Amino acid sequence: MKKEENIIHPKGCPHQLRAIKDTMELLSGKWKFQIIGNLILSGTMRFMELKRALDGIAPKKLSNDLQELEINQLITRTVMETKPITVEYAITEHGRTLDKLINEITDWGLTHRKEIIK
Amino acid sequence: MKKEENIIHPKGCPHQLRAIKDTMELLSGKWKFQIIGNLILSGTMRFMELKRALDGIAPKKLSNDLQELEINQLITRTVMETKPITVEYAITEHGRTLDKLINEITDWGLTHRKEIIK
DNA sequence: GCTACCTGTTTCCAAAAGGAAACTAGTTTC
DNA sequence: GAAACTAGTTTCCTTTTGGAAACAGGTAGC
Repeated sequence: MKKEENIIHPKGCPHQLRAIKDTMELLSGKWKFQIIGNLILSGTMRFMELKRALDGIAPKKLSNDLQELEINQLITRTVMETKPITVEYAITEHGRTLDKLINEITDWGLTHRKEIIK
Repeated sequence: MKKEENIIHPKGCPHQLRAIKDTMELLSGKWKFQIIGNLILSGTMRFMELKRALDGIAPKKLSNDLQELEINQLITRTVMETKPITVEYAITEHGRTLDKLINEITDWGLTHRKEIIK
Protein backbone atom coordinates (compact mmCIF):
# COMPACT_ATOMS: atom_id res chain seq x y z
CA MET A 1 0.00 0.00 0.00
CA LYS A 2 1.28 3.42 -0.89
CA LYS A 3 0.65 6.67 0.88
CA GLU A 4 -2.12 8.45 -1.03
CA GLU A 5 -4.96 6.08 -0.27
CA ASN A 6 -6.75 7.61 2.66
CA ILE A 7 -7.41 11.08 1.35
CA ILE A 8 -11.13 10.59 1.38
CA HIS A 9 -12.53 11.62 4.74
CA PRO A 10 -13.70 8.46 6.55
CA LYS A 11 -17.28 8.19 7.79
CA GLY A 12 -18.99 10.34 10.48
CA CYS A 13 -19.52 13.86 9.22
CA PRO A 14 -17.70 16.56 11.22
CA HIS A 15 -21.12 18.09 11.71
CA GLN A 16 -22.01 15.38 14.22
CA LEU A 17 -18.59 15.30 15.81
CA ARG A 18 -18.90 19.02 16.46
CA ALA A 19 -22.23 18.45 18.19
CA ILE A 20 -20.65 15.90 20.51
CA LYS A 21 -17.82 18.33 21.23
CA ASP A 22 -20.30 21.14 21.98
CA THR A 23 -22.26 19.06 24.46
CA MET A 24 -19.23 17.69 26.24
CA GLU A 25 -17.41 21.00 26.47
CA LEU A 26 -20.39 22.45 28.29
CA LEU A 27 -21.45 19.50 30.41
CA SER A 28 -18.50 17.25 31.09
CA GLY A 29 -16.98 17.37 34.54
CA LYS A 30 -17.93 15.90 37.85
CA TRP A 31 -20.97 17.91 38.87
CA LYS A 32 -22.90 19.56 36.06
CA PHE A 33 -25.21 16.70 35.15
CA GLN A 34 -25.87 16.10 38.83
CA ILE A 35 -26.86 19.74 39.28
CA ILE A 36 -29.15 19.66 36.25
CA GLY A 37 -30.55 16.30 37.34
CA ASN A 38 -31.48 17.63 40.75
CA LEU A 39 -33.04 20.75 39.29
CA ILE A 40 -35.10 18.78 36.79
CA LEU A 41 -36.48 16.64 39.62
CA SER A 42 -37.12 19.52 41.99
CA GLY A 43 -37.84 22.34 39.58
CA THR A 44 -36.21 24.88 41.86
CA MET A 45 -33.63 24.71 44.64
CA ARG A 46 -31.62 27.07 46.81
CA PHE A 47 -27.83 27.21 47.02
CA MET A 48 -27.57 25.35 50.32
CA GLU A 49 -30.14 22.79 49.22
CA LEU A 50 -28.00 21.99 46.20
CA LYS A 51 -24.87 21.92 48.31
CA ARG A 52 -26.45 19.34 50.60
CA ALA A 53 -27.86 17.27 47.76
CA LEU A 54 -24.52 17.13 45.92
CA ASP A 55 -22.62 15.49 48.68
CA GLY A 56 -19.07 16.83 48.88
CA ILE A 57 -19.15 19.72 46.45
CA ALA A 58 -17.14 22.80 47.46
CA PRO A 59 -19.08 26.09 47.48
CA LYS A 60 -16.66 27.57 44.98
CA LYS A 61 -17.24 24.75 42.51
CA LEU A 62 -20.99 24.93 42.94
CA SER A 63 -20.91 28.67 42.40
CA ASN A 64 -18.74 28.39 39.28
CA ASP A 65 -20.79 25.62 37.71
CA LEU A 66 -24.06 27.45 38.39
CA GLN A 67 -22.68 30.55 36.67
CA GLU A 68 -21.66 28.57 33.62
CA LEU A 69 -25.05 26.91 33.41
CA GLU A 70 -26.78 30.26 33.77
CA ILE A 71 -24.70 31.81 30.98
CA ASN A 72 -25.76 28.94 28.75
CA GLN A 73 -29.40 29.53 29.62
CA LEU A 74 -29.95 26.15 31.20
CA ILE A 75 -30.89 27.59 34.59
CA THR A 76 -32.01 30.90 36.07
CA ARG A 77 -30.83 32.56 39.26
CA THR A 78 -33.32 34.58 41.31
CA VAL A 79 -32.54 36.48 44.49
CA MET A 80 -35.44 36.29 46.96
CA GLU A 81 -35.90 39.13 49.44
CA THR A 82 -36.39 36.86 52.45
CA LYS A 83 -35.18 37.33 56.05
CA PRO A 84 -31.72 35.93 55.41
CA ILE A 85 -31.45 36.47 51.70
CA THR A 86 -32.04 33.30 49.69
CA VAL A 87 -31.33 32.52 46.06
CA GLU A 88 -33.41 30.21 43.93
CA TYR A 89 -31.98 28.29 41.03
CA ALA A 90 -34.52 26.99 38.54
CA ILE A 91 -34.34 24.90 35.42
CA THR A 92 -35.29 26.69 32.20
CA GLU A 93 -37.31 25.40 29.26
CA HIS A 94 -34.07 24.92 27.40
CA GLY A 95 -32.56 23.15 30.40
CA ARG A 96 -35.46 20.74 30.42
CA THR A 97 -34.46 19.54 26.95
CA LEU A 98 -31.62 17.73 28.77
CA ASP A 99 -34.25 15.49 30.36
CA LYS A 100 -33.94 12.63 27.88
CA LEU A 101 -30.16 12.88 27.82
CA ILE A 102 -29.93 12.60 31.59
CA ASN A 103 -32.25 9.61 31.57
CA GLU A 104 -29.98 7.92 29.05
CA ILE A 105 -26.92 8.68 31.15
CA THR A 106 -28.61 7.29 34.24
CA ASP A 107 -29.91 4.18 32.49
CA TRP A 108 -26.56 3.49 30.92
CA GLY A 109 -24.78 3.92 34.26
CA LEU A 110 -27.06 1.27 35.76
CA THR A 111 -26.61 -1.06 32.78
CA HIS A 112 -22.85 -0.67 32.86
CA ARG A 113 -22.60 -1.42 36.56
CA LYS A 114 -24.51 -4.67 36.08
CA GLU A 115 -22.36 -5.58 33.06
CA ILE A 116 -19.04 -4.98 34.76
CA ILE A 117 -19.96 -6.74 38.00
CA LYS A 118 -20.63 -10.03 36.25
CA MET B 1 -36.64 29.54 60.44
CA LYS B 2 -34.62 27.51 62.88
CA LYS B 3 -31.99 24.95 62.08
CA GLU B 4 -33.63 21.52 62.24
CA GLU B 5 -35.93 21.80 59.25
CA ASN B 6 -34.05 20.20 56.40
CA ILE B 7 -33.14 16.85 57.87
CA ILE B 8 -35.23 14.90 55.40
CA HIS B 9 -33.18 14.00 52.37
CA PRO B 10 -34.44 16.04 49.40
CA LYS B 11 -35.61 14.26 46.25
CA GLY B 12 -33.44 12.27 43.75
CA CYS B 13 -32.37 8.95 45.21
CA PRO B 14 -28.59 8.53 45.51
CA HIS B 15 -29.06 5.41 43.41
CA GLN B 16 -29.59 7.53 40.30
CA LEU B 17 -26.93 10.07 41.21
CA ARG B 18 -24.43 7.26 41.48
CA ALA B 19 -25.37 6.08 37.99
CA ILE B 20 -24.69 9.56 36.60
CA LYS B 21 -21.34 9.61 38.41
CA ASP B 22 -20.42 6.18 37.04
CA THR B 23 -21.13 7.17 33.46
CA MET B 24 -19.34 10.49 33.65
CA GLU B 25 -16.28 9.17 35.43
CA LEU B 26 -15.77 6.72 32.61
CA LEU B 27 -16.80 8.80 29.62
CA SER B 28 -16.27 12.48 30.36
CA GLY B 29 -13.32 14.17 28.72
CA LYS B 30 -12.64 15.53 25.32
CA TRP B 31 -12.31 12.41 23.18
CA LYS B 32 -14.00 9.27 24.52
CA PHE B 33 -17.46 9.82 23.07
CA GLN B 34 -15.90 10.77 19.76
CA ILE B 35 -13.89 7.55 19.73
CA ILE B 36 -16.96 5.44 20.55
CA GLY B 37 -19.03 7.39 18.04
CA ASN B 38 -16.58 6.68 15.24
CA LEU B 39 -16.37 3.02 16.15
CA ILE B 40 -20.14 2.62 16.26
CA LEU B 41 -20.38 4.10 12.77
CA SER B 42 -17.48 2.13 11.32
CA GLY B 43 -17.64 -1.04 13.41
CA THR B 44 -13.87 -1.40 13.32
CA MET B 45 -10.96 0.99 12.82
CA ARG B 46 -7.18 0.96 13.00
CA PHE B 47 -5.07 3.19 15.22
CA MET B 48 -4.03 5.56 12.47
CA GLU B 49 -7.54 5.68 11.05
CA LEU B 50 -8.85 6.84 14.41
CA LYS B 51 -6.00 9.32 14.74
CA ARG B 52 -6.91 10.86 11.39
CA ALA B 53 -10.66 10.86 12.13
CA LEU B 54 -10.23 12.54 15.52
CA ASP B 55 -8.57 15.63 14.22
CA GLY B 56 -5.87 16.85 16.58
CA ILE B 57 -5.64 14.03 19.09
CA ALA B 58 -2.14 13.17 20.32
CA PRO B 59 -1.09 9.53 19.94
CA LYS B 60 -0.51 9.28 23.67
CA LYS B 61 -4.03 10.43 24.44
CA LEU B 62 -5.55 8.09 21.89
CA SER B 63 -3.54 5.20 23.28
CA ASN B 64 -4.55 5.97 26.86
CA ASP B 65 -8.23 6.41 26.09
CA LEU B 66 -8.34 3.22 24.05
CA GLN B 67 -6.83 1.28 26.94
CA GLU B 68 -9.41 2.65 29.36
CA LEU B 69 -12.24 1.78 27.00
CA GLU B 70 -10.86 -1.72 26.52
CA ILE B 71 -10.59 -2.30 30.27
CA ASN B 72 -14.24 -1.34 30.56
CA GLN B 73 -15.18 -3.78 27.83
CA LEU B 74 -16.54 -1.17 25.46
CA ILE B 75 -14.04 -2.00 22.70
CA THR B 76 -11.68 -4.81 21.74
CA ARG B 77 -8.11 -4.60 20.51
CA THR B 78 -6.88 -7.13 17.95
CA VAL B 79 -3.38 -7.32 16.51
CA MET B 80 -3.47 -8.35 12.85
CA GLU B 81 -0.49 -10.18 11.36
CA THR B 82 -0.30 -8.02 8.24
CA LYS B 83 2.79 -6.77 6.36
CA PRO B 84 3.34 -3.78 8.61
CA ILE B 85 1.55 -4.96 11.72
CA THR B 86 -1.89 -3.36 12.12
CA VAL B 87 -4.20 -3.19 15.11
CA GLU B 88 -7.96 -3.22 14.84
CA TYR B 89 -10.18 -1.61 17.41
CA ALA B 90 -13.79 -2.78 17.37
CA ILE B 91 -16.88 -1.86 19.30
CA THR B 92 -18.26 -4.60 21.57
CA GLU B 93 -21.88 -5.58 22.19
CA HIS B 94 -21.71 -3.68 25.45
CA GLY B 95 -20.16 -0.68 23.70
CA ARG B 96 -23.07 -0.63 21.30
CA THR B 97 -25.44 0.04 24.20
CA LEU B 98 -23.98 3.57 24.12
CA ASP B 99 -25.68 4.05 20.77
CA LYS B 100 -28.78 5.80 22.09
CA LEU B 101 -26.78 7.90 24.53
CA ILE B 102 -24.50 9.18 21.78
CA ASN B 103 -27.50 10.01 19.62
CA GLU B 104 -28.95 12.05 22.47
CA ILE B 105 -25.66 13.85 22.99
CA THR B 106 -25.43 14.64 19.29
CA ASP B 107 -29.04 15.76 19.02
CA TRP B 108 -28.78 17.94 22.08
CA GLY B 109 -25.58 19.52 20.80
CA LEU B 110 -27.38 20.51 17.59
CA THR B 111 -30.41 21.79 19.53
CA HIS B 112 -28.24 23.79 21.89
CA ARG B 113 -26.28 25.44 19.11
CA LYS B 114 -29.50 26.62 17.48
CA GLU B 115 -30.86 27.84 20.81
CA ILE B 116 -27.76 29.82 21.75
CA ILE B 117 -27.32 31.43 18.35
CA LYS B 118 -30.74 33.03 18.42
C1' DG C 1 -22.77 42.50 71.24
C1' DC C 2 -22.25 37.50 70.34
C1' DT C 3 -23.52 33.78 67.68
C1' DA C 4 -25.54 31.54 63.81
C1' DC C 5 -27.25 31.33 59.17
C1' DC C 6 -27.22 32.31 54.04
C1' DT C 7 -24.67 33.05 49.77
C1' DG C 8 -21.18 33.41 48.10
C1' DT C 9 -15.75 35.12 46.96
C1' DT C 10 -10.82 34.83 47.58
C1' DT C 11 -6.58 32.61 48.05
C1' DC C 12 -3.74 28.93 47.85
C1' DC C 13 -2.60 24.41 46.52
C1' DA C 14 -2.74 19.51 44.53
C1' DA C 15 -4.07 16.48 41.09
C1' DA C 16 -5.65 15.36 36.66
C1' DA C 17 -6.00 16.17 31.88
C1' DG C 18 -4.03 17.25 27.73
C1' DG C 19 -0.51 18.36 24.25
C1' DA C 20 4.29 18.56 21.60
C1' DA C 21 8.28 16.34 20.35
C1' DA C 22 11.36 12.81 20.29
C1' DC C 23 12.07 8.16 20.21
C1' DT C 24 11.49 2.73 19.82
C1' DA C 25 10.96 -1.10 17.01
C1' DG C 26 9.62 -3.92 13.36
C1' DT C 27 8.59 -4.21 8.05
C1' DT C 28 8.56 -2.95 3.48
C1' DT C 29 9.74 -0.44 -0.58
C1' DC C 30 13.11 1.82 -3.45
C1' DG D 1 21.10 1.23 3.36
C1' DA D 2 17.83 5.15 3.28
C1' DA D 3 13.06 6.35 3.66
C1' DA D 4 8.44 5.51 5.01
C1' DC D 5 4.95 2.93 6.99
C1' DT D 6 2.85 0.68 11.22
C1' DA D 7 1.63 1.38 16.48
C1' DG D 8 2.64 3.01 19.92
C1' DT D 9 5.86 4.85 24.50
C1' DT D 10 8.48 8.26 26.97
C1' DT D 11 9.52 12.67 28.60
C1' DC D 12 8.51 17.13 29.59
C1' DC D 13 5.56 20.83 29.98
C1' DT D 14 1.18 23.71 30.30
C1' DT D 15 -3.56 24.09 31.25
C1' DT D 16 -7.60 22.82 33.50
C1' DT D 17 -10.04 21.05 37.21
C1' DG D 18 -11.12 20.49 41.74
C1' DG D 19 -10.82 21.01 46.68
C1' DA D 20 -9.81 23.19 51.57
C1' DA D 21 -9.87 27.04 54.36
C1' DA D 22 -10.65 31.55 55.42
C1' DC D 23 -13.22 35.41 54.95
C1' DA D 24 -17.09 38.92 53.66
C1' DG D 25 -21.35 41.06 54.31
C1' DG D 26 -25.87 40.87 55.32
C1' DT D 27 -29.90 39.44 58.69
C1' DA D 28 -31.99 37.36 62.71
C1' DG D 29 -32.34 35.74 67.42
C1' DC D 30 -30.84 35.87 72.24
